[in-house]
Amino acid sequence: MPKMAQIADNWETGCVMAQMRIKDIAAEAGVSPATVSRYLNNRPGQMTEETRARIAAVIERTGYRPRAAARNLRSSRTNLIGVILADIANPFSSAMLEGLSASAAARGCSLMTAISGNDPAKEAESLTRLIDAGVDGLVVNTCGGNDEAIAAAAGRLPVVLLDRNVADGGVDLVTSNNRELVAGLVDALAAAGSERLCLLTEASDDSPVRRERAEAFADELSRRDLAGEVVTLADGGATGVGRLDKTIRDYAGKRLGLIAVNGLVFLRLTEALAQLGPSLPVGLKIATFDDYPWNHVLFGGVTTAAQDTLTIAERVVERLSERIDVVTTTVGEAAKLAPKRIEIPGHIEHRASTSR
Amino acid sequence: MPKMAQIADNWETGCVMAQMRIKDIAAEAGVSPATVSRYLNNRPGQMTEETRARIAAVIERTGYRPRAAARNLRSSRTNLIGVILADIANPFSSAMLEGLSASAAARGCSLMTAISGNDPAKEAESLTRLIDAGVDGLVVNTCGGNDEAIAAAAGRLPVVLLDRNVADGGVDLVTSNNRELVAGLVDALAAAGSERLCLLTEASDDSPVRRERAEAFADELSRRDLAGEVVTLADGGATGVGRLDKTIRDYAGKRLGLIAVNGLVFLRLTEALAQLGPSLPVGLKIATFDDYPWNHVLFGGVTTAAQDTLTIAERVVERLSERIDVVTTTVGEAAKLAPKRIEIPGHIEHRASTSR
DNA sequence: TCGGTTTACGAAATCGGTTTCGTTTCGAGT
DNA sequence: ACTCGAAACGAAACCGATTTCGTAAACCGA
Repeated sequence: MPKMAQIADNWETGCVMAQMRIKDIAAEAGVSPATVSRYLNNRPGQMTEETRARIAAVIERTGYRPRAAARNLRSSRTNLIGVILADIANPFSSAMLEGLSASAAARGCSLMTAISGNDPAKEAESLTRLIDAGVDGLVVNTCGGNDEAIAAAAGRLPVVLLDRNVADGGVDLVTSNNRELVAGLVDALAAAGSERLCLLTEASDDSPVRRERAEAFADELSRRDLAGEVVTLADGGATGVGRLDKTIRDYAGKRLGLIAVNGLVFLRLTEALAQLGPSLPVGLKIATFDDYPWNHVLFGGVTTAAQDTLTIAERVVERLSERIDVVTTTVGEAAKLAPKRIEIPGHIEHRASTSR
Repeated sequence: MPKMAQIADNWETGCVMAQMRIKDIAAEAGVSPATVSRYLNNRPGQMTEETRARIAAVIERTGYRPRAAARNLRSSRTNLIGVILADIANPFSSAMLEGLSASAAARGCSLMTAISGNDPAKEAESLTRLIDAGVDGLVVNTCGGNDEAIAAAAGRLPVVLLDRNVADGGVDLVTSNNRELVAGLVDALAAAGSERLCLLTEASDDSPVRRERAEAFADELSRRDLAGEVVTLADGGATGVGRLDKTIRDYAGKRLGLIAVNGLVFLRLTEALAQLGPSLPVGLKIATFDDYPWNHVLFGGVTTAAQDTLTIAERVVERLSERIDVVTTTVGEAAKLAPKRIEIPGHIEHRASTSR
């Protein structure tokens, strides 16, 4: 029976319902708390169809919901997945969050999110805060600068990296197949008749992703014997835009092809080009990473390397679940899963900016 | 002293540290667990500076971290704030999430997020899932269709609505001052010489926000004695665009001014206008809600009603904290806070699209 | 019909903190 | 010196589930 302190005044006011405990349900159904617990978690130790029905009826009638805190304490599982995102303004991150949310919900997990805003200190703080909160596992889209802390965390609980790797690489990573995407964009530009290609990056971005794309770009150029280079835009200043402007003037009419290494760079590229006029200079072809909504619209449509965010999210959660299951199942330190790199193929959206 | 099962092999391997319990810390420091607890929560029942230091030293040395689950169980507080967002693809939502994350972290709280994707069923599911998880309070950016459920939730725990209200309105709401923003955009268009104004909306959007903006729009027109109307774009189909196209043709050269009721509509407007050419038809002026990054770029810059997302987020968390404090402080049903509507002023970004 | 094995279920310990309540100690006032 | 109130702290109950272990009943083959 409910405790006095909690039963409140259902009588006469009919307002506040008692907060039921598993004990109350058990008493009401004429079984022990253990049995109700077994019912709630449908445990292998089956029960009579009859008791099952009786418990179900009581729970249905009372609207009983087990308290998560108590459950967490005893089972030391929270069904919580921590997510640390570097930059939520990036549509890649928002799409990812939506995907993670869906995939987690499908497994009965909720998401605890933290946003570092590309600040390593905030990222470190988020790391400890989420771990202290007792998340079962962690998804990290790192902004860099915390490689040791992240590796240490990965030693204490399941961690899967999202898109961005850490230095020594002993942690699971799910990422797009950047090399193929770069190849796809180079293909598109070459097919559009570009003779010289530039990969536009920005100075502050020294992420593994940028490096990987830059390396792939160089490889693709030499493989096809194409001319080209990596152009770094100075951060936020006019320098980068001016330099870009010069590059464009130098090559305009000479079949220049431009690839923005990410959506942010593309935005700045667009700003720079806006000074030259609303449509692309003749002979200039462009392409970009990250499928922002406005890519459909700008320049009549910009050819884009789109990542399969939904699949990435799904695989992240899947991998994390595997690790969580291993942790909660195995007893000893044995049976550790080897770190794994999972690459998800993206695809190229061919649009007007690379038409002949 | 740590239990045998947990002490593990620190000896020789020096690898796995024992998971300390508050008891262990207490023993180590020569005090009782109660005192350590008091230290951890720096409770009014003070302690000697000497004991405080001793406990601090032990905690520092062992790297002890209290288990959240145990704490939550007894205190029935989780320091978790649930957030339900309708549409994370909307930059308003991502900005909000970032702001909420920061404001919550400043108060030592973490965020549990759920994304409904504008699906009422998912929203309802998220609602119960977050409540079941034991969040201290809830921030809801509702997609509609769950007004009763949300009101019911608000009766059981602190709830603050974000941007979108529910029908009967008995719940706290933080929103932008839409009427002023509408007035600002109308001002900008009028100053740019527009003689006839259209507010563009889409059929599927029947949110209170849209209604509020539409009403304000009508009021502003009549107040200034301007001609104008609300034009509804059919969802996704060509109809809306065609209709818009017709509207533009009808009025082009007659000083038409267009306001997109939100960023999504603006994107579709841009697509429609792209058919007419990359720059605005002569005499056509446009303005929009929602400060997307590409607003700087399209049409040389689009005049925008920008919301103060950071302040909104801060006030949401602040209000929620007030309610949470009240709940955990007051004993009876008394001292209930009256529902409050908080309006945060935004501002107009004047750009090229409304220059004379 | 009888040992042996499974199945259904209850009693009680347990998770690791917080909180209440009571006791001791300390300092101040007279 | 004695009383009194406040401050410092400890013992033990408590939060509400899960989990282990034990037992009685049911089942089953010989």
